[in-house]
Amino acid sequence: MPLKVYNSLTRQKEEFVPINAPYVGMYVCGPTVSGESHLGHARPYVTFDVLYRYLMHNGYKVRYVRNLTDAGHFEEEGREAEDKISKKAVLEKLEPMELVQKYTNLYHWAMGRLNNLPPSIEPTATGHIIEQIEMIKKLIADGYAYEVNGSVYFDVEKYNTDYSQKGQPYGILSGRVLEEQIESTRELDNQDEKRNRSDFALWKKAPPEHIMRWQSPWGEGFPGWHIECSAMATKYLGEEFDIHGGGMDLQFPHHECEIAQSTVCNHKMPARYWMHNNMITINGRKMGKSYNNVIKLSELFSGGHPLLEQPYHPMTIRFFILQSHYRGTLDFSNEALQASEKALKRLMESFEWLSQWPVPGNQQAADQALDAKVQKLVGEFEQFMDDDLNTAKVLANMFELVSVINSIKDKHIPVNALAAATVDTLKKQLQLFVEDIFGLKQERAGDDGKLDGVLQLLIDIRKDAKSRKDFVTSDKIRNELATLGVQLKDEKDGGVSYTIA
RNA sequence: GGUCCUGUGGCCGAGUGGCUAGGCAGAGCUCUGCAAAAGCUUCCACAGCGGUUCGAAUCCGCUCGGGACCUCCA
Repeated sequence: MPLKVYNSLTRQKEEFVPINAPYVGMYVCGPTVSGESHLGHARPYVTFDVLYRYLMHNGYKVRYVRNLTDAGHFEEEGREAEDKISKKAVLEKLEPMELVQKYTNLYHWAMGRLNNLPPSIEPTATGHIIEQIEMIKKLIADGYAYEVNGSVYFDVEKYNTDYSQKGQPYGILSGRVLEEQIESTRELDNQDEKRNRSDFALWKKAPPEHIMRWQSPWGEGFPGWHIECSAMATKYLGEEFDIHGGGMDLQFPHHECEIAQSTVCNHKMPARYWMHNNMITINGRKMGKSYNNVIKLSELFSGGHPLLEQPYHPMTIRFFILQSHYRGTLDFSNEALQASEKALKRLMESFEWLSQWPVPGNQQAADQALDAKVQKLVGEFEQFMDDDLNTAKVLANMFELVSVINSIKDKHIPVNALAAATVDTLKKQLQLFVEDIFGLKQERAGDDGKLDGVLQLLIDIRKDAKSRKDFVTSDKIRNELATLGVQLKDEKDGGVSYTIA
């Protein structure tokens, strides 16, 4: 069964066929590093990380490009003479690039903790000023951009008129009609330079106090909102590539503008498949600066935010995200996160036990019905992923397998119930999906072997105490360890295992 | 105002025209020195009102509610 993904452009699920298999080009809009990443940022990067991993699993050679916007977007175009980054730099008394570096480091740290693989290329806007200028020159030469007082704007109306005839009007991605847009575009100050209100900036003249500035054919200035993605995607993925991803809120205007710019320059729709993840909400409301309900990732990991009842491990966040489908909204709450935390723990413990359980010799399935059920559940992993990355359904199957695995462990199900081949498949596929594709990993503190030795000693002492019916001692060991976050678990066969919180 | 999405059990969340995902929580049981862990069983659903259909939570219409985008934003 081939992989199908939902294409925002066509509003339907489509079979994924790369332009130039086995190579796949994927561009995902990265963060603006003028501030710290928050929970909302986790969603696209986890979603597209899983897609990246799944594509590679399917044998594709993927070039995954995810940019860093370090040149700064405007708080409000033209209203303030500074962009976000330079303004904040003054406040924090940091050089702009120092600020950018700081937040880039924090972002990389958070991505690492979430176990997102680094992209193949992570280009920065400031590193591609020349490419952006070249692209703008081309747009002017082709008549789709015009210069006014050292700034350059894209002529949306001309584009729309010309390209509507080619079946690609402005707004094709988000389903907007330009004429209606013009009606409803909000009145912004200082727009008189534009020919039309729907035009957008490609290059802005830098006012004297603006720190980040570059020399251009139109004087000193800095690039506009959308051109960096077009320039960098073209440079690293070519004029036409396979997947362009990002959050739904970027669909308009950002991706729409990208399409317009790139199409004029390259005479091609830049990407074949446009994929958008939905938002994470808090109490039903989108997390965003304007709502003042932003929880930074560092706060989430440490528990340091008034909305948080406790810290949440990065793997819990990752699991939480994978428990829902990426195109639906996902509502945050402590209750939901705590549920995910427990569920993940159960999954990982069961998975870990299975990994260490040796595949039985050449046995046949004593319980054919169960054997068939296990094979079906495992077989559906790929099937569900192929249906627009339904990670939620894959996890549901995994939990059905968890109870089978735990039942074998507890000897509620005989060891010979499953055929050797089935056990082997189960182990391999779980390993593949849990770790390699979903990127979930068991993290244990102080895993240097010494701690394990110490704990084994305590477990042995407790076992001795129990055999002497010295429950005071045995309970003391159990309870004191519990206070330290080490949970002892008596197994059915008399063995003892432990988990570290 | 325009465009679009959405409303599932205590909570989070899948989902298909007929065969009641899954997780967490609750209840009971098994195991246990007691617990925990684990297993088994179990309660609780498809916003409301119409319509299409042999049959709809799933399709259509209306009503009510929630949200997103139109402005930097994942």
